[in-house]
Amino acid sequence: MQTALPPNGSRIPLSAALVARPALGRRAENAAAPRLGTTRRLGKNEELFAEGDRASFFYRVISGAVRTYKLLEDGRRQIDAFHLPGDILGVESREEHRFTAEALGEATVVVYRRRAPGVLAAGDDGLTEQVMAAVLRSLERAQDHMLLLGRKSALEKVASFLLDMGERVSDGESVELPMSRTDIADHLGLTIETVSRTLGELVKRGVIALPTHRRTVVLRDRAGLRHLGA
Amino acid sequence: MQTALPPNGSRIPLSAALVARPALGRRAENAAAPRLGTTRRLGKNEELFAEGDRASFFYRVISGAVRTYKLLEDGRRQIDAFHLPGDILGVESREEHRFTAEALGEATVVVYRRRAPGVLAAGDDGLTEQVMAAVLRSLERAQDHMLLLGRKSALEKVASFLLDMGERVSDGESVELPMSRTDIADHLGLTIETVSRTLGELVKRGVIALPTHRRTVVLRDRAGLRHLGA
DNA sequence: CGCAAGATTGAGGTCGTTCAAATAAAGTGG
DNA sequence: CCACTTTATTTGAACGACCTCAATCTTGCG
Repeated sequence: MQTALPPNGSRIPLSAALVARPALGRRAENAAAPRLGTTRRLGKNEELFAEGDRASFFYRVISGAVRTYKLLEDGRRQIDAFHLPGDILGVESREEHRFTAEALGEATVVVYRRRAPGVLAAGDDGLTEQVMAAVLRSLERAQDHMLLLGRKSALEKVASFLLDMGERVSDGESVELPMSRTDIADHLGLTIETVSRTLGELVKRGVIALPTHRRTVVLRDRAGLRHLGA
Repeated sequence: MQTALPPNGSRIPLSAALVARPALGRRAENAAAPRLGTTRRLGKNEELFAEGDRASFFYRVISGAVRTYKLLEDGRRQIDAFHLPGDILGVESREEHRFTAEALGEATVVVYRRRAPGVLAAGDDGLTEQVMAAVLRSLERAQDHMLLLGRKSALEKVASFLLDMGERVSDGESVELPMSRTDIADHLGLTIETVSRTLGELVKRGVIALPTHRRTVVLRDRAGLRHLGA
């Protein structure tokens, strides 16, 4: 039998998540937020809320991108989702947030005040339905991601991820990834080295290209990617 | 770089899911289901709905247990959740079910007719709130499970799983697992061999015991399990 | 232009898989 | 209730995909 050594993943020092707190848009003016919600600007790596925070609000991404993640005691991190413009995040059934949310780069979100203790009440201007739909989409994405995490190889994981991002940002051929290799690794259940090597492999196979700016990926052969992705 | 060999997991022959169709409770009488929902009885391994089926209904487990899963083209399977009595499953945002649901053994479910095209409308006898809460709990469980799949070792996975099942069925010390080793493996992203070996390791460490009936697990040291689980 | 952070590359190790076989449990029909 | 078959689970040996550790190379910035 194998030993109990914890495996893989980037170990996040359990207090390093709060370092970046840019001056711009520090405190949101969220006292008695009106129906439409207030806007909040976030700097690179700025925390929107943390695991254990009181879940008084939920959010919609307007610009930029947000990662949500959970940590293990020893710092291993699992990013469960990247939230892009239009996405709603932070809806909880209990009183506390169950994961941490941080901006990947500069980002803007709209803050909504949570309604009933358990869930939202009816009577909104369609916001309740939007929230329900958003939660369901999150669940669907989570289900797809469990399949990826539990049953796909590194090559399949990375290919699937690139296709997914390609669909979500859709800039034609080239995809501008808003996240680092570390973020990708912690989303796909891999290490940064494996992500890097796998991207290299995809380049070698000719299905993608990596320009000098490493955040950019050119999807040269989506069909080929799709074939590799599952 | 590694080769593109698909990894691990039980390969389900892509047509073997429909074999077991016991005579008892074959067709549900689900024409124009009234508000309260109709009851449907399921036999061992009987399918409740399949990926791609029209999502006209959703369900609540009354007795027994139901697994929901997704398949890859080559038959690799990921069970995203086991649904126990009280759990609601099969709520979708689109027209089709995105995964397959099967009874683990004999099971009973209540069938509810879906309302609005997108989501439920208000005005129910609290069912809408219950559905929202159920979807949120599914999402929370999915998030926890992504952490498990992406970042935990085999030992941690199995320990976490046993604790979780122990909380959900809560028969004091001994847990009667409703699922096979194959199901467990496909839920935890492992192989049956690794599940078996890991259970053996937990026995060797004295935190559990395995009676002759291998579906029963005695949790002898929950604190120890918890320590191993994360 | 020089530094720090991020990304890539290499060598070696390990956890979990794969393949194979043995053992145990659950049915089945007489 | 028992021989026999089928299915589930366990166990062993060897391999390999991905990780770990470490060094090098880029890229973005001040």
